[in-house]
Amino acid sequence: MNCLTYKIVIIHLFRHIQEMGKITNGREDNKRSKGHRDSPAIEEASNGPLKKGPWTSAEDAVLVDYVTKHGEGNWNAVQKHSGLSRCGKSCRLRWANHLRPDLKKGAFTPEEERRIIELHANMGNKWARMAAELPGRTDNEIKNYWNTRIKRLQRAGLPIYPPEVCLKILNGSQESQNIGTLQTADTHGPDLTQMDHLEIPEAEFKNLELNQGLLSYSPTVLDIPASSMLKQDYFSEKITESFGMSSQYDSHTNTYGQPPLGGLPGSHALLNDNSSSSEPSCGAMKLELPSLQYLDTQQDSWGTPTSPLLSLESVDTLIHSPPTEQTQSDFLSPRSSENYPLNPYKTEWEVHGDPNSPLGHSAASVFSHVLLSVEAHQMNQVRLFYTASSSDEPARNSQSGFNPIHFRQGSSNQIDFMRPDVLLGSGWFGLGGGCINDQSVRTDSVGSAFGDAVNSEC
DNA sequence: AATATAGTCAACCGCACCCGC
DNA sequence: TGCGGGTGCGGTTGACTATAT
Repeated sequence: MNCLTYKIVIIHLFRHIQEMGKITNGREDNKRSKGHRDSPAIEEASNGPLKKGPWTSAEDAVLVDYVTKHGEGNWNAVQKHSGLSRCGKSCRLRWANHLRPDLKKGAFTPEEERRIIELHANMGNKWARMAAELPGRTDNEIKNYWNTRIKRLQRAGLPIYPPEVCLKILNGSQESQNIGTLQTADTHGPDLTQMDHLEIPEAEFKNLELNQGLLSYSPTVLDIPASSMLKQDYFSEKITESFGMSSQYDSHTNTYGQPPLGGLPGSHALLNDNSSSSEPSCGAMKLELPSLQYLDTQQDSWGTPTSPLLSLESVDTLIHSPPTEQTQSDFLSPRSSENYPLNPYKTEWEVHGDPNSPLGHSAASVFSHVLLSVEAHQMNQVRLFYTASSSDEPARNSQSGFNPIHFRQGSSNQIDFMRPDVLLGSGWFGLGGGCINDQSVRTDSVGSAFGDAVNSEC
């Protein structure tokens, strides 16, 4: 037995003692004494019955002993050689999630919570990858934490990510996108396969100004009791508080000291603290409702019979409605989305309706606050800008089926801002987000409206 | 006090990938 | 090249506790 083995055994014994210490009133033990622990499910295997359900301490000990002797891996052999009536998968899971000596127990620290938000914004539901970034934490732990958090935020009508994170992502994405555009502009337009390799550098997040909302966002919001969050007044406070807007945002100008967003009522709504709740279409609260918010709560919560937001159904319609011309797969490999959740031209959520990709799940919520009503002439400007920014765009779009501007059914004067591809692909977020010094791009009203706010972050 | 609802956690399931044969 | 086993990952479920009504 080497030192590591001793360490593992000691740690396990320590945990075992801790576990036993909970016997009197511990929740752990209550759980263990109830339910299927006493009558675990049995599954027939080739060489005997396999047990399912919660693990007992004795089983843990057997598994720990086996792993200390033989090391990790070859999990199916555990059952054969140790006599443990558990399938390999179960053993692996138990080891990875509970018995590993390097596991960190207890609640997530604020720093870890912050990191999880960053990581999720960066890579989506890649729990294992996220766990790799958080030593001592398991993917299951992170997943559970995140799902709980999502539920809470959804119920509260809060966006999943703090605006800073959104902007950073979008900046990074658009910057790379524009680089790609520049590189290929005089040939055949942006190489979409190249875009698949676009990575959002992690350093992006390391440079985040933590005090600008992110740090305060997570713990503060997370600490809000669900019931309290349903109260709108408390809600409004928390939003400004959580996003750190009270100090950063002047509701009478705008976030960054720029003039108000003329001609685009409701834009930047998330940051708009001036959301007198009597404003049905521009109020920050309404615009912040995530797409996944239950529809029936919208009216109840906000007291307005109609919402400018896309309903779940309408989002689904957009997601599932067939491409007008060619399918997405015509121009993107299926693998691309896996490594590149933020591809503005592909967006996994568009295809699969994945509610959990950074710009999928959150797309609805993240972008909900920029759902704008745009007058017809403004729309023209958007389109003009778009075509002007890359002469190849229309041709490419017609080929790919990617429509830079999506209109809502029956609402011809509204851009579908719930769609990240619209925002990104059309250049809305890219106008200044990537710190591209293309001033010509920013001559339109949209550019000045959005670009200024975003650009000032650079 | 009883009931409903939300939150937490552990474990299972199905799928996809990798790798050796 | 195809196949099968092993493994990892993400989604989901179920049991239980905590809190609100």
